[in-house]
Order: sequence, then C-alpha cells, then structure tokens
Amino acid sequence: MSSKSRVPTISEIAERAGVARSSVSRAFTRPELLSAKTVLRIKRVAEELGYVPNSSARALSTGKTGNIAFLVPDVANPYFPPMIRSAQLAAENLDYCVFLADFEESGLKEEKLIERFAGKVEGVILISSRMPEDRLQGLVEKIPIVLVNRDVPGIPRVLIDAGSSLKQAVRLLANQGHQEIAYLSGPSVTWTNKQRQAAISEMTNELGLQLVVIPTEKPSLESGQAVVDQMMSSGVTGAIAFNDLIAHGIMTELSSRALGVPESFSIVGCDNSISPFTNPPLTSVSNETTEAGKIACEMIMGLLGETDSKNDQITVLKTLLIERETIGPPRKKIISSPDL
Amino acid sequence: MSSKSRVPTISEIAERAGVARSSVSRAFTRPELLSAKTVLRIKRVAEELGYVPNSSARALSTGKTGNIAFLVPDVANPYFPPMIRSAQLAAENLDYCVFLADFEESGLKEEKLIERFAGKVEGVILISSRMPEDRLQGLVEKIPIVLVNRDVPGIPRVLIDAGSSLKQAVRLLANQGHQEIAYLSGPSVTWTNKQRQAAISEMTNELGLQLVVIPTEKPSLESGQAVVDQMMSSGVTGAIAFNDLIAHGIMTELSSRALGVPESFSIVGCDNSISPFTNPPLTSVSNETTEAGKIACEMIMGLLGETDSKNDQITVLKTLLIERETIGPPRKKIISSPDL
DNA sequence: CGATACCCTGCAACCGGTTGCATGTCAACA
DNA sequence: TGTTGACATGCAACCGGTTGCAGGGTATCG
Repeated sequence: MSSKSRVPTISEIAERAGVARSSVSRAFTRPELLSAKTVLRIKRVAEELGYVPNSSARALSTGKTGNIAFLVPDVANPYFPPMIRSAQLAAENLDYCVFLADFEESGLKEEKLIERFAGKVEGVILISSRMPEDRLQGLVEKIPIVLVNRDVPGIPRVLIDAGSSLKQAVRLLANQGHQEIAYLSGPSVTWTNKQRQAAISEMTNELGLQLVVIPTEKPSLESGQAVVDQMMSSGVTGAIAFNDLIAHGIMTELSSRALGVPESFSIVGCDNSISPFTNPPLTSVSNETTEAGKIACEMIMGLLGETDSKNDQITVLKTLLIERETIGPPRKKIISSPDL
Repeated sequence: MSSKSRVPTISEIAERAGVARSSVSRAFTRPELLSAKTVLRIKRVAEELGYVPNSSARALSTGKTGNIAFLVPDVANPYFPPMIRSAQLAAENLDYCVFLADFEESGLKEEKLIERFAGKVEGVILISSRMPEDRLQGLVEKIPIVLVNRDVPGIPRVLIDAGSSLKQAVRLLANQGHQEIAYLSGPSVTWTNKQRQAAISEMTNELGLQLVVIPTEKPSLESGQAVVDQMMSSGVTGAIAFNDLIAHGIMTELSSRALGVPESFSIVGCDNSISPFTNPPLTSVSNETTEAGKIACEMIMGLLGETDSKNDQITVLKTLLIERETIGPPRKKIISSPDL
C-alpha cells in the first residue's frame, strides 16, 4: 500500500548538482577523473537525496552483475553451512553478493538452477555436483565454474581428501581385531563417495579384511536407521559411514535395540559435523570445509579477474581422524569355545 | 583465458527470425499476443542460438529483479539452515532467486548488507534482526521487509513463541524439587531472548523459584563453556539455556569436571537443533523453523504482489517441549543430615 | 605573448530488454 | 462491396547507468 519513496536517478542528481549525468556516474566509479570539488558537491547532493545507484542499470552497461551463485546438495546438512558462510564472507570482501540454492541432491535440479542463475551471476560454485561430466564440460564454456568435491579435468576445483584418514580408521578397526567391516556408502554418483569408498577398499584389501558395501538412500539420519537390519545380517562387526548423519542414524537404531556402541558394534563417521555431540561421541574425520569455501570463492574471483591469484586448477585439502569413543573390539559372533 | 561464447541478444534472434525485436520479447513474456506460428519460429531460433534473456536488461526496464535477500545472524548456527532451505524453496517456486548473507550477529553489519542489497532485490527477509527499531521503521519506507523473530509494529513478521514450552520446562524443574535455577541468556538485543527470558521469569515468579540470569557472550558452544564457573558459584541446581549450543557447551564443561547430567545438574536447551545428538540427549524446545522460513517468504511475495495472500501482519508459531534425559532432581548442596 | 599539454567536464551512443501506440491485414457482417 | 473490429506485428521511446571522444579552460614553457 504505502507508496515506497522512489529513489532518485543519476539524472536528478546531475540536475540538482548542475553537472552532466556522466559526471555523477564518474563521481562514484572513477572520482579521480573529476576535481575533488566536483566530486564533493555531487556526493553531497546524492547523500541529500538518498541516491543509490541502480545495479541493474550498472550491470547492463558494464556486463558485470557483481553476483555469484553457490549451489549445495542440501543446505540443512550440517556439513555445508560452514562452507557457505566462509564463501559468502570471502565474496563480500570483494563486494560480491551470493545467491544460495539447494539442488536437493539432484543433478537435474542442479542444472535447472544453473540455467536460472546464468544471466544473474558472473560465476557459479558447485558443491558436490551431481551433474554428468559432459554437461559440466559444456557448461564451463558458457560461464565460469568452480567445483568443490568433484574432480573434472579442466575445471578449477577444490577437493577434500578424506582418504588417508579413512585408511587410518580401517587400520584402527583392524588393530582392534575386526575382520569384517561395512562401508555405508553415500550418494553413488558423487566424487566424495567414490573417493572414500576407494580408500577404504584399498586399505581393507591391504590388511586382508572383508569389506561389505551397503548403499544408503540419502546421507541422512533416517537412511542410516533404515539400513541397520541389512548391516547386522551381513555379519560385520564394525562400520564406517559416508558421513556423521548416517553413522548417527545407525547408533540411534542400534541403541533402540539395546545394542551398545562400541561394545556391540564399532562405528566411524565422517565430516565431524555432529560427531562431537553424539552419544557416545563419534569417532569421525574432520575436514576444513570452512577453508574449502573460502578457497572456492577465491578461485572464482580469480577466474573473474578480481584477484590476480595465479589460477591454480586444483587444490587438495587434507583431513584428520578424530578418535573418540565409538571404536572397540568386535563382539564375538559365536561363543565357539568355553575357555575364558 | 577461453573466450566464453557470447550469448546472443534479442536483436540477433529478431534478425534471424525475420521479426522485430519487440516480437522476440513478446514471444517470451506475452506469447498470447502473437500468433502461435510466430512464437514457435522465434522460440526455435532462440533455442538454436542458445538465447538466454539478459536479466539485468529485463530488470532495468521492468523494475523487477526477481530477487530477494535473506539475512541471518549466523549461517553456521544449526537453527537457521532449515529455515534458509524452506525459504529458498518457496522463493524458487515463484521464480525468485535468493541472496543469502550472514550479518555475524551485528546490527551494523546487518544494515550495511541491506544497503548493498537494496538495489538488487525486491524485498528482504530479516532473521532475528539486531537493528534498532527506528532504523527498521525507516528502512521499511524504502523496501519491503519481513521480520522473523523480531516484533516491530507495522512490519510484517513471523514469531516463534517458545514461551509456553519454556514455562513448562520451569514447571518440570520445580516438580523435581529445584528451588534456584539459572537462565543462560542469549543476545540481549534480540526479541527471542527477551521473550524467552520474560516467559521463564514469569513462571519462576509464579512458582516462587529463584531465578538467576547469566548472560553469555554469544549463543555458541564456547560461550556456554565459559560461563560454567559463574553458574556453579551462583548456587543454582538447574538451568535453562537460550539455545542448544549454549546448553551443550555447559554439558561439555560439566563433564570435563566429572559432573554428570542430570545427576549433578539439570539442564534444558532450546531450538532442538543438536539436542537429539547430545550425550545425554538434551531436553529442549522444538520449533517449526522450516514453517517459519516458508511463511516469511510467502509474506514477502504477498508484499510484492506475487501472491494474493491477504497480507497478515503477524504470524505466531507454537513450540513443543521435548523431554529427554537432562532433567533430574537437584543434588543436595550440603549433606546436612547423615540419615540414609 | 603564443604554442602545447593536461585536466576537467559534457555530449551522445550504447548495454538489452519492455511496452504504448500506430499500422496493416483479414474476416465477418451489413 | 464497403465498413468495422479483432488480431498480429512493427516502431520508437524508455529504463538508468557507463564510456569513448571532443572541446574548453588553465597552467607551463619557450
């Protein structure tokens, strides 16, 4: 209802200040071209009238929107917010604004979103992209892209490599005497999942352990719960989950069956998102998501020529295994001999 | 380096299709004004050339950007992501894009951000705004605003009222025999904190309990830890925290002093963000943040005339106390008599 | 005192769409 | 066959900035 008080345009400022429109423009964008006196006068009038440059108009003539897009598979997954936060902060420092969108773990939706953003942003940061590689390759011809946790040659990317930590976790399990363990896998198309699974598989092979891979529907608490039956009947005595959410789902379900962790079952999470809070505290892999967000943002800015960071095509971030209280010796499956 | 293949403009499509620029424009915005044949031809050519309308240009002439901004005090606080997610999804359904920004619990930064977004968006959703009321009143003259968890007359708002649940928590504590309890307060300027504190205070008065209010620096885990000394020396036997993060910080610190919850101390959180995961599971207040985000978004769209929802000026959402395992009887402060 | 150069400012075209109005075409109807 | 009106399309102005180029003013120097 209330008619918003319209913001003045460059023309009105020009008239009031007795200068040309171009001078007003320059007063804001290239003040060194004008005399200090003129700049001052223009700025005073602008202030007085509450002038704010119209960014659509500016974007139209310069071709730069000053925006980037940040796409994540699931905003509510605690893995992402710190990354979102650091990227946004980094962008802000260079006067960029960031669009956030949630593609709900779907490559199709991801693509639709990119299309929608295409005209509004100068670049896109894709987290854990689900898009097929050839589509990504096509896209990168049209708009600058930076990938996080997705490894596509030719596209700048930052990867968080949990491999060595996960291998360490396998070793820990083996040391405790586990012979058969499970990997509760994440979204099968993701680089993250493939990479984690590969590392675990490699190490179980090396140590001669049996590995059972059990897919989960989504990297969520519910999916963890849903898969417990299958996991228990597979005969494993310990498991590594794709992420903390799945691990916690399993702990919850186990506990509702009066099975204690780690007495009855050992479990390791990943991402260190909720693991400090779980009961008991979950052994997990911590990673620098905050750093990843910042770097991804800097990479995009590099592509846009905002910073002269030599555009490294790839950055790999290391991780750390945080040992807490969810690994113990395996429960004997069959009381074979009565000795002891 | 690689010269991005430039996107064609309306003029090129027009030329290729042998029509006027205006027809191309209409083919996309008001196809019913053209013959089906012409629309088809134009669309075919556009498709062929990979035409995407330039949204800056469109925004310039229509005055509508198709964007809104969503500002939160702290993206990484688990309270907010579900709200962000639902708002973004709701916006998307109406073809709007949403900017996300983190104002780091600072009213000043909040104001700066709004200013930056002002020209780029049609409306702003402010979560737990820290800005002084008069500044908000001034702002609302310039741009449509919707508030969440901030109660300013005349500005559309959605409020999550944890009052009754918190009162219920006080009653629970009283029933267990607690006489003196603490409220670990949150950011003092926020509506949320004032409202929570008022509700608790009202109920402790009614029941004749002693209430000690202890301020925390930030609604974070660390701030919870930092305040334990003060809390314990105040003589209280139980506490209600502004949010789960603070409550968990206290639990952590207590546990590192070998003080168990709830044997040595009873504690209640709020927001139900990490409470299902804590050890032991924290009694907390759950609230419909997802719903709040969605409603806030619909309100903004109402203000923009996108939906004809009768623009209710205020929506209040109820909460629920989730009883888990962190409330017990108070520990005797002095072993007065040796009986038992 | 005149030539040269530099600094400051204005003019006008341009960015890529949107939209009110005018024009042209064709069918329906008298 | 002439009139009327509906429908389809084109013309041109406009949205609010930016920027290459030109010109006027003043200082510097010979």
